Amino acid sequence: MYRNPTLEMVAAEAGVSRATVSRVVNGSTSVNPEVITVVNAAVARLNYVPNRVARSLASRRTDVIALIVPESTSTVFADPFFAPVVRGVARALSDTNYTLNLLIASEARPEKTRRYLQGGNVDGALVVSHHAEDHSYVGLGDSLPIVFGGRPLHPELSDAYYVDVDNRASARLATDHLIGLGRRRIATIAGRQDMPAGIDRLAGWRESVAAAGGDPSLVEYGDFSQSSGAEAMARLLMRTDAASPDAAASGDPIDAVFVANDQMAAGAIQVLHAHGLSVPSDVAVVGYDDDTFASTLTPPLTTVNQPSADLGASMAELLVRLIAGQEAPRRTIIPTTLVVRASA
Amino acid sequence: MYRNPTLEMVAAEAGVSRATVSRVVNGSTSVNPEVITVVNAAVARLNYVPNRVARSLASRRTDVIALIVPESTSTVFADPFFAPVVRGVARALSDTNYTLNLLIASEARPEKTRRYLQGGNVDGALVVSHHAEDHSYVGLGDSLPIVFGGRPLHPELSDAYYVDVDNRASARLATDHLIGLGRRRIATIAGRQDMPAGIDRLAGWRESVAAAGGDPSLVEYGDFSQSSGAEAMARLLMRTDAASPDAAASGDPIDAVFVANDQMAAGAIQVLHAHGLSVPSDVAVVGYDDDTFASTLTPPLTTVNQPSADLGASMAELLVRLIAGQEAPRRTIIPTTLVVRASA
DNA sequence: ACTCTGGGAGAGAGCGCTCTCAGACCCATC
DNA sequence: GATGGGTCTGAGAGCGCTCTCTCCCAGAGT
Repeated sequence: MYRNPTLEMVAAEAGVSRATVSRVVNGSTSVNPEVITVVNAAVARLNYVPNRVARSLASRRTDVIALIVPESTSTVFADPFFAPVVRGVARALSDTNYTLNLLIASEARPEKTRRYLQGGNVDGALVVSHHAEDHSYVGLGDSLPIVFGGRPLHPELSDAYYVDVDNRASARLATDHLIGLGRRRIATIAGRQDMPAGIDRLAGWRESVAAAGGDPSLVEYGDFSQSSGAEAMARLLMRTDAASPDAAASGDPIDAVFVANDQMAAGAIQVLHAHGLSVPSDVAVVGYDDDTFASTLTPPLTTVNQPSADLGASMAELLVRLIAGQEAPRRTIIPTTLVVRASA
Repeated sequence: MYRNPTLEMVAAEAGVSRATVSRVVNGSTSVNPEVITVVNAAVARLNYVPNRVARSLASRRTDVIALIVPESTSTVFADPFFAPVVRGVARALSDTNYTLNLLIASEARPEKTRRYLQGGNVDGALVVSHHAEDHSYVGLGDSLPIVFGGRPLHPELSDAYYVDVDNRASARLATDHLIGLGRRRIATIAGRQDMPAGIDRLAGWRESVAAAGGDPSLVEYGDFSQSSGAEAMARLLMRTDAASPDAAASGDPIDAVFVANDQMAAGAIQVLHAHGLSVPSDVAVVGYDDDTFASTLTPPLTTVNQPSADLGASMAELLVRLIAGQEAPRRTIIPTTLVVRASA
């Protein structure tokens, strides 16, 4: 059987007490240098490694932070947003003693994850990619510190700690850019309205448009996929095409559109081109996410860049602070930037 | 502070002993049904969740399996091989009580990972994407069961448990297919020779070529990247081009090439086309991996398919068996198939 | 010579659970 | 009525560590 040496065995080997070995192993200063040498020799001889489980039980700390990812693994791994977040978390944690644990949350058996978290295996947890209808984490915050990536929508999580980009301000940034270009008929293709990203980006567009006296009805919805963006664009064109037999057609043609993510923007541009419209001279387009393909589109896409790695790092730093029992703000907002390319 | 209810508190609440509560919580059969009801009520009232750390310490089990991934996270997440392996592992584990832990192994501080593993946090570990020069896991197998994905190259790991595809047999499969097509001048573009995949695929090609009386010198090396495949192909063409002024040019032009992965095969095909050679009529090409893009190449690539999810599942099942103390074979080989498309 | 101080080491009580062992109790058997 | 055999429950000893408390023993101060 696998059986590792214990503190007690090291103590016997070194001829000191368990407590002294513990002090040496944990780097306490108040130990005689000669004793330190003797103990370290014994540790090396026995190839001793502290049992972290026992240490955790006694000290009520684990030095482990969980990063919870939903089981739909393929999605997560394919998600271009996720990898940099993980990297940011890992980067922020590498200077600390915390070990990072990606916890695959089985969606079929959420209690497995919950019990793991509540069972004292980790000092705190980071939750990303959290859907509105997900109740799994309600109440967990009473058992251990949790930091969400993205504002959690669930009403009972309204006092949760989270780090987010300011989707609303970013959307205003994008829309104001269009206004600054002299555009007046600015539409939007909004994303899913069960996710904060979808809701808040739409709200930001509304604010800017209202402030500029634009038409607040120029909204169509997609689900963040490229094809849904194309369909939404087609609907927008139909609504405002003067030549359209559609009775609902109204007003002047649109001259700009803010699209809630780059995938949908790519679809929208295809449709604009198919209708013989030029981007940006006929219709300016701004996307959101600054996906890797944004710069290779025709024309290169003007879009909002979110510093995902910084978001991950912020989440980690916030969690570490919470674990240490320090005060911290409930919400942290990471600034975004508008990357101006050719499409607007 | 965060402080959860304990067994003792539940016992007091239910008016029974700690041992009885433990029995109920762990589903022991020999408990009076009425007592079970009372205890469960107390558990619910206190919202009791067992402390897994304490349980681990007492029972010497954790019910956690680590899947170790190297820190170069971006690589891992981009790796099209990795996601299905994770999915296979998760699938195999979902029927068990084991929780899966993706452990991000800091390459700068390997002792962090080592201590985590040796410190009793997990019952066993899975290691994928293991490089030849990596010593991190030598000796760890004495502390806990470990299963490698892919044959570990390190000499001291020669008796490790591993699951692998038979790279050598797969390469023979691919090469024999080319021989069966009547090709006689069969070259290969080999991969990195510090990884089993690179070494064994080359060895398999050698065996088949030798058996068929082919030219064993028709080898060029790449590093698995597309550009390296293109460069290797260019070198092969130069060596065998009768019109080449290169004194080293020798023998008839090649009529087939087995490429050690699909990325390099894509590069090779580009070069062949650039030289005015047709695939497969002039040069037949077989790749390896069956990457998602293989079927969309021109022509669609004939390639070796490895069931990555099955590999992950096999690793998990093997590890579970080892943890249970059961006998198991040191090596498990997952069969591969040749997917015949248009390129050969 | 005396106490006082303080650094350095050991003793021992947990942390929350599991698991063996022994005891209590009930029923059947002789 | 005594004995045997089951079933269920409780007591208690760990698991390997941390951490407080106490003790010991210089060396300093008076």
